[in-house]
Amino acid sequence: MDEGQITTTAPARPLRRDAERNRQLILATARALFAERGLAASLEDVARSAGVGVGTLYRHFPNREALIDALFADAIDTIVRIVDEALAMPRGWDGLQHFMVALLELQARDKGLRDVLLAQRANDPADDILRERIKPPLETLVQRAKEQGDLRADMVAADVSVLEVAAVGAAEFVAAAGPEAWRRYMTIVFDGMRARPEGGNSRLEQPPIDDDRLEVCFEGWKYGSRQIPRQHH
Amino acid sequence: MDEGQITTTAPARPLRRDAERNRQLILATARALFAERGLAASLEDVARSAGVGVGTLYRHFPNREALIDALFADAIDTIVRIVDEALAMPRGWDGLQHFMVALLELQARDKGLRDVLLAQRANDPADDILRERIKPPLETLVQRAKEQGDLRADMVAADVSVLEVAAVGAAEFVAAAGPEAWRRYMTIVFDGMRARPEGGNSRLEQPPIDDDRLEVCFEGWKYGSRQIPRQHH
DNA sequence: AGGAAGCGGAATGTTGTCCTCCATATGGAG
DNA sequence: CTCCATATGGAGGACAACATTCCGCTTCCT
Repeated sequence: MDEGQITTTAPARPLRRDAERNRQLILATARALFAERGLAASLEDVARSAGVGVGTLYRHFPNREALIDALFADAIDTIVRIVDEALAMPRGWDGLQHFMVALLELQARDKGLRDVLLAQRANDPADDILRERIKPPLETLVQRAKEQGDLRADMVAADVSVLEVAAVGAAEFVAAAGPEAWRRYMTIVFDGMRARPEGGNSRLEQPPIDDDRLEVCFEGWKYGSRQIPRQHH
Repeated sequence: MDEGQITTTAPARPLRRDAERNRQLILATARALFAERGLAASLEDVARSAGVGVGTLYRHFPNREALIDALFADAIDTIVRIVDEALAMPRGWDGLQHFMVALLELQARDKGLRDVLLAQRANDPADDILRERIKPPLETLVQRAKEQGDLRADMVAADVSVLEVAAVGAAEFVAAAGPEAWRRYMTIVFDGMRARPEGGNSRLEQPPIDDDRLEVCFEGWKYGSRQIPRQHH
C-alpha cells in the first residue's frame, strides 16, 4: 500500500538525501530522549542531542506536538494488540496479568509513552479513544478471572486501572535500581489481587471507584502536576 | 544562644498586634495551600490567598525555605511517634501495618509533607536524619513480622519503603475520588505482603533492592522529576 | 501627634521553554 | 562544473513562572 515512506504519509516530492537523514536522526534521538526523560524533555535538548540545530528540527516538525504525534502514532495499535493477546488467553487471570505486565513493560521502558498514556497532553482525543478501547475488554477479563476463581471477588475493573497507575509510579521509583526491579513489586500486588479460600482476603473497607470518578482521577492526575507546556503564538 | 529570633521561638520583643495576626494568617494559609498543592505552590499564591502582599510575607519569613521550615519543623517528631507506636505493638505485622498506614494518612492529607518526606528539597539534612531514624525500627518490624509468620519470608525492609512510595502515588491518584479511597488499595497490597501457607506466595523473580540502591532511588526520584526551585540572587 | 514598625505590590532578575528568522551551506539536476 | 532550490545552524524574540527586593504609604502604640 505504501512504499517510499518516511514517517506517516508520503511527501509529494522526496526529501533531499541529507534532509531525510536528519529527519530520521531527529526521530530516533527524540524517541530515545523522550523514552529516558519523558515528554518534558525540551526540543532544544532533542536537537542538541541529535547534533542538529533547532531550526532543522522545526523544519521537519512544525511544532512539539507534531514530533510527538509522529513518534507515538502507533502506540494505540500496540496497546490494542496487547489487549487482544490478553483476551485470547483461556484463563482470565493470565490475560489480566499479561495485560498489566505488558503495559507496564512498555511504560517502564519508555517514559514518553507513559506520559502519553497518562494524558500528559492537555487535549488529545486519542486518549479518550484509547480508554474506550480498553475498558470493555478489561471488564471482560476481570469478569472472567473472577468467575474462574482466580481474582478476588471484591475487585472491579477500575481497581485494576488504579493499581496499574500505582505500579507505573513504583516502576519509575525503582528504575534507578534496575530496569526490571519493578517486577518484584508487581508480583506482590498480584498476590494481593488473588482470590484466597475462606477469609484469606481481607475485607476492603472502601467501596470501589466508579467509572466516572476514575475518569476524574485521570483528568486531575497529570502525573505529579507537571504539565506538558502548551504552544505560544 | 540567639535571642532576637523571628520564626520558631518567641521574638525578643513582641510583634505589633497586626503583624502577629498576619504572621499567623500566613502560616495557616501556607499550611493549607501546601497541603493541597504540595511545595510547588508559589509564595505569591500563598500571599494572595492570605489576602496579604508578598512583601508582608517576606517581612516575616526571609525566604521560601524559612517558611517551609517553620511549617514542617515538627514533622520529624510526628514520624518518630508513629514509629514508636508501631514498635510497641506485640505483633510485628500490626506494627508494620500501623507504620505504613499512619505515614500514608499523613501524606494523603498533606501533599506538602509528602514533598518534604520525599526529599523534594535539594539538600535538607533533616531528610537523612529521618531515614536513619526510620531504618532500624523498620528492620525490626519486618524481622518480627516474618518470625511471627505474618509477613512473607521473601520480603525485606527496603521492599516496604518501595511499596510505601508506590502507595503514596496511588493515594494521590485516587485523591480525586475521595480522601480515603487509597485505603482500598493499601488493603490489597497488604494481602499481597501476607505470608501464605504452602506455595500461596508467588516466587519473586527479581532480587530485593539493597539499601544503597534504595538510597539512589530516593535521590533520583524527585517525584516525577519536578524540582522545588532553588533560590536566586 | 510622631515615629517606629509594618504593609502592599510594582519592579527586577533569572531561568527555561517554544518557536521564528535569516545569513550561510549543500545536494543534485542539467 | 555550475547554480539555485532546498536545508541548515543557532542567535534572538516572545512568553511565562517564580523568588526576592524596594520603597512610598499606612497603621499601631506611646
